[in-house]
Amino acid sequence: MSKDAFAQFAVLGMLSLRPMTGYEIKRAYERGPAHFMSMSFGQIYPVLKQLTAEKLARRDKWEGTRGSVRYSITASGLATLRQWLYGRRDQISSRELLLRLFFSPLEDLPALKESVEGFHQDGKRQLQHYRDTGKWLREVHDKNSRLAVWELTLNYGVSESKARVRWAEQV
Amino acid sequence: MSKDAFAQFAVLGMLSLRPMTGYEIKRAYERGPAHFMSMSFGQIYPVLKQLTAEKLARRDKWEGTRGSVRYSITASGLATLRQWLYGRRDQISSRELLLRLFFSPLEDLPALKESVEGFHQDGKRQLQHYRDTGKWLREVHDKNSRLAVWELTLNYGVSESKARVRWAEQV
DNA sequence: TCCCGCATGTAATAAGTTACATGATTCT
DNA sequence: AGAATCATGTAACTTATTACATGCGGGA
Repeated sequence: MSKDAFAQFAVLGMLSLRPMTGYEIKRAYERGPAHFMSMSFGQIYPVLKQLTAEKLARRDKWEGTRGSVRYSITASGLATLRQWLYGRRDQISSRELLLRLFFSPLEDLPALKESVEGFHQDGKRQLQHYRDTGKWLREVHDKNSRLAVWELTLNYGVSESKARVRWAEQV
Repeated sequence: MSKDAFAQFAVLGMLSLRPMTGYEIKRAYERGPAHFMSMSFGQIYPVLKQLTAEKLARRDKWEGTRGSVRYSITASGLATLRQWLYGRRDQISSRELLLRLFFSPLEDLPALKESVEGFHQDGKRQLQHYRDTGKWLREVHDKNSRLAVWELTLNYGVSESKARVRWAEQV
């Protein structure tokens, strides 16, 4: 699991739901979590090959209608996936958090509480940082005419952070 | 201005504020709009070279204390920048919109109204799409146990879109 | 028959980060 | 003397998208 780790987990996650072909994985992302994650064939097929080599997935005997190849997750793959899902790391991106939530079995969702809380804290910290920056700006660059635009763009960050914090609280 | 267009504008924008060295451009992004944009030396120096070749920027005679090289924007560069700032294109990313706002001279800010409104419309459309998807989800996958996680991740998109729409309205 | 959707896979390109090599100047 | 900061530049690598090549099977 040297490189391309994120893409590997994204594929592994789909295979954990049910055995799929590369084409189906692509479709699954398009019809499912398209708003925060997508994958192209250029990623999926090489990753499937790697996963097979690393024995985290295997080619099914089943040969579909038109030369399609279906893959399943192995026990070892499932273990690797679980490790990723519940492993703690700081500075987790929204994309990764969402993907974790998406693939976590319902009964194990509570194990992600820590991740969500970490995300929540990060968001709050970021928000505070924006407020501090804004304050500092107003003090130092008081007469600078570009201050207004500066604040405008800063507010975008504030809005986004607020949204994240609110969402995390709701979760 | 063939490729790497975005990075080129990002550098051109900084040069439009005042003549700068590559190092200063990096710092300016770090201390300024770091929350939505950053650039690495690996991007900046090659871009400065290209811009000079295309006569959009020029090396200043001025040679700084330790072999530092300062660049200025040319008239042609300023024109190119303006074209980018106020050119209309749909599906503008938040990053690009913010950068446009950031570099727009105050007196020309109203010219960006259209861009902001486009962004606003995109956000609202996205929000509506999320709502529709959610509705469809609840109808079709009624008994699917993963519905809850699905909705959770969808809500993140909703929150984010809402934040964008609110921000755009405020602007 | 011809087009569309299914299906796999590679190559080229783009955008960006990180690491490295190199060296001057200022501060402690 | 040594560390931090200033300063430029290249090479390697990562991540992801797009385009292309190829071909099967089902429906209008």
